[in-house]
Amino acid sequence: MLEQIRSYLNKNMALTDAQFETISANLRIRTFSKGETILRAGEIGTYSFFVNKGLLRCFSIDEKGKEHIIQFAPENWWISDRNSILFNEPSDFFYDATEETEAVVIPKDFFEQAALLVPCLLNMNNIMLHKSIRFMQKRINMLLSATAEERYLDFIHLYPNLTLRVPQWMIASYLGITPESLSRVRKDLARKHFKG
Amino acid sequence: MLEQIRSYLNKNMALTDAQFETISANLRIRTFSKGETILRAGEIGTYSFFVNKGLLRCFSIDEKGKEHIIQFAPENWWISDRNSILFNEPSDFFYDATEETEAVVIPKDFFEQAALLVPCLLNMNNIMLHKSIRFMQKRINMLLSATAEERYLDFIHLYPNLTLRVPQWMIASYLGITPESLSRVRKDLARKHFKG
DNA sequence: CGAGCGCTTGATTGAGTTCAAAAATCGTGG
DNA sequence: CCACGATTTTTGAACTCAATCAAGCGCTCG
Repeated sequence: MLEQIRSYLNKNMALTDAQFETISANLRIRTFSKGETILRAGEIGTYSFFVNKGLLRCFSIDEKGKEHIIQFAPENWWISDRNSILFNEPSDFFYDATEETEAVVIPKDFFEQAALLVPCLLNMNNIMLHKSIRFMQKRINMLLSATAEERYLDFIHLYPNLTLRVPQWMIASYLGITPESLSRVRKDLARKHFKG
Repeated sequence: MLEQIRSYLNKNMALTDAQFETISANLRIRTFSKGETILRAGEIGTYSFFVNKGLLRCFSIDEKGKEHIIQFAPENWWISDRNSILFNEPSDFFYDATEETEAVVIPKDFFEQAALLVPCLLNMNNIMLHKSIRFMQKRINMLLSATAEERYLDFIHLYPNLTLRVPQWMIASYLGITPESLSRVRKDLARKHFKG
């Protein structure tokens, strides 16, 4: 069950069997059923998750009750409200399972503890934070500069397999447009002979 | 000249005179004249900056030559293309000095080196990364869910003193709208007796 | 003092929204 | 496995917010 996270870590650092054995003592697997809520805005997060199978999701809900999707986490992605966890603050976002999901539960202090044995895990953690920042910078840039169609094309490039797994209204929510608009964008692309 | 960064660090951790003395050996001050370019998209970054006085700025330029501002860094803010620095990749963004600016130059490996003497600087670095992530998550959420007016009100709340220091077209660029639209948003707010 | 830049204002256009309803798809229980 | 209800997607029409295009004003700085 932990093979996936192990091979993820191994892409960025070397980890012996013994080392992984030790640090993984603090890890456990949890499954979420489709639609299950993981964390509500206002609550304080205590765990991060690494998705083995399925799909988790982070979103906000505005005053009108409309959802705005901040992040999708399919297989081999991490997701967590790091701020809520680190600063012990109520989260601004909701987290739920969009599909039946199996995830590795990462305790609050996992990296600190594990780094006592395998110091370069700190560096690993650092790399993940940077990747997350790069990802969000790109997203901000897209939201500032690209049209709905460009953002959609970028989405299917970024998450090729999600395009079919996720309901269209969620993709629309991620892109910052209405489901109706996304439907029209897709129609236009089809007309232009685009194969999605 | 380094008092500012010292007091910034001291807000999050304890630092003795001797410790600061040692780690600051790697720091130097640099000034940028108004309009000076610091890093161009495509180049690889080598330094981060902590702004003592003035204003630095990170932005992209789209195919049509239009600027989109990702971040402002006024006094006591950090700015850097951490990804370019960490992964040795060409940057996606431009960095320049919007005002005459005095900044502390932070070398690539400053935190790693300094942490050898003051380990909790690693933690400090971690906190800064998290703050940056929180900041960007909020920005993404605003871009997904708020109107131009709401985003402008949020901006003047976030950067109260920038509102007057920065040309309006730059604020518009940060908000993701045109200068003309911002002008109209402000006119509307004035009509509604809003004191900006 | 004039050229250039930034801001405003007006008129027009356009991308995307809203509201409404039909069509397609999905899921669940019989 | 089918049928029925619910959800999702599509389509249409009217509308709205913000973009674009264009002109004019006011400052500042050379």
